[in-house]
Amino acid sequence: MKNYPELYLTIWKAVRGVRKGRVATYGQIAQICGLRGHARLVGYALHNLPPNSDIPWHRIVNTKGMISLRAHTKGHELQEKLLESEGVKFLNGRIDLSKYGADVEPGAGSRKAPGARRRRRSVDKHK
DNA sequence: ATAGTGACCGCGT
DNA sequence: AACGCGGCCACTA
Repeated sequence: MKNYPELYLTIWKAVRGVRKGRVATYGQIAQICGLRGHARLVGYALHNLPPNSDIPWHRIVNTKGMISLRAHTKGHELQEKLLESEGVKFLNGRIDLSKYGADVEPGAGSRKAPGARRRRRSVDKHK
């Protein structure tokens, strides 16, 4: 058993905070870990999940409310199964985030939180 | 030390 | 509405 990077532990801990019957997005988890906007790292960490972890990794989906794992894979199938067993319903392969989204952030239910404007780092490449 | 990859996100066309 | 592209960070060869 190798030692896992601390960042992974941090992320996994955050994932553990997601209550049953709820789902969180990669972005949300990233934000909790202080990695605001860097959801990829969350995905990376989850990809390296230890096999016998108690981490509810299946409660993590992308911002569209869909399973990010490659379809036709065991993981994808398993995730959907686990979520349904927790009461999370899939509508056309999609989860209603405004309904099942974890309250990791105030106003997370609203897609556009007024004032909660995140840093716009988009440089005007226009010129 | 450099390069490549990844269970993503947001914006532009 | 759907598709494509770039960007950011950490980890592995």
